Amino acid sequence: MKEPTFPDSPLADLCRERGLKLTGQRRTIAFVLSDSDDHPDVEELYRRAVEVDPRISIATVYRTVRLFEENGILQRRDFGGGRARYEVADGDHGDHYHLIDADSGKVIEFENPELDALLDNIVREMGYDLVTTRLSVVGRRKAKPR
Amino acid sequence: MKEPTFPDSPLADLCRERGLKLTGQRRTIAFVLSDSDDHPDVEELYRRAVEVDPRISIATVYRTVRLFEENGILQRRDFGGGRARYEVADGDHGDHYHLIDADSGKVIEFENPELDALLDNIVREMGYDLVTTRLSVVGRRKAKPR
DNA sequence: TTGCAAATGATAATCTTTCTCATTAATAGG
DNA sequence: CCTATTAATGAGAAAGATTATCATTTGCAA
Ligand SMILES: [Mn+2]
Ligand SMILES: [Mn+2]
Ligand SMILES: [Zn+2]
Ligand SMILES: [Zn+2]
Repeated sequence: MKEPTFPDSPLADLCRERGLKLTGQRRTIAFVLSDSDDHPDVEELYRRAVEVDPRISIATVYRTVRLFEENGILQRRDFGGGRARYEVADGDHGDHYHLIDADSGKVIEFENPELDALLDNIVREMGYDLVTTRLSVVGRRKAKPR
Repeated sequence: MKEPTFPDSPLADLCRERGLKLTGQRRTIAFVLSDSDDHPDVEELYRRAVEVDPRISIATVYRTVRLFEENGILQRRDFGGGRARYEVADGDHGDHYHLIDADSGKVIEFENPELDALLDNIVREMGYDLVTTRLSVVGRRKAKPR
């Protein structure tokens, strides 16, 4: 196989650590994901991956995001619109949440430890341990008061 | 048209109030929804509707939940699993949220004014007005300590 | 370097939801 | 009550996203 023109990404290393076979396609997709700081869907990932290495099919992108998600490497997000979107799982800093601009669709990330704690408490008081929080808020930019 | 064997439901009245044409099928679907206290998907609504009146097609159920949602009569929910689920919009009491049992899939509703207020504040401080909150938490029942 | 299990590419199948269009029914006005 | 108008419905086709199939290729352990 032809050698890639890019270095192994942090995600590629993670892939190896989990004992997943590191194919050329997976290395490419891992690179593209590490290089992204937004929330691409599969079509968009496919576009970015093909730029790096054309020997890739969309079926493999679907398979790979699923594999990475099952292994805790990726997080799947649902912002409505019918397609799943993906981002690298935050290993280090805590969960973050998403505010979606109602008019532009722009996704704005935020963290809030108070919210983390409150959700944890609510769920605990109901007799459960919190496994996953799925939260996104839609907002409309305020007219600046003058 | 044959007369229905059930009285007009609160949702049927709402339908009329909004100036929507009150067809037999809509009356049936409104009745079934008013009669439900869970979060059925379209297939399940269709099953329940057919029991009440077999002159109904699944296409009409899809059309009707969309219409009702656009008119603020129904709320669409996404608990994962690929199909939308629906419940009557709470006119009176505030928003509620959903805890999903990770093992059984059971949906448990809860309200929390502190959470309402916190989300509102977070969004406002980011310069937005809160439009919609999409929140569900997945939890696993705690082993009872002894 | 080889062998083999696992991954890939191409495309078919699946699943949910929406659309199309001929037929039917609700409602306003007489 | 009757009729006309217009919207709603039923059946099935179509669309859009994701998963499955299967022949071929490839990573990697021996
Ligand atoms: Mn969804
Ligand atoms: Mn409380
Ligand atoms: Zn994010
Ligand atoms: Zn609910």
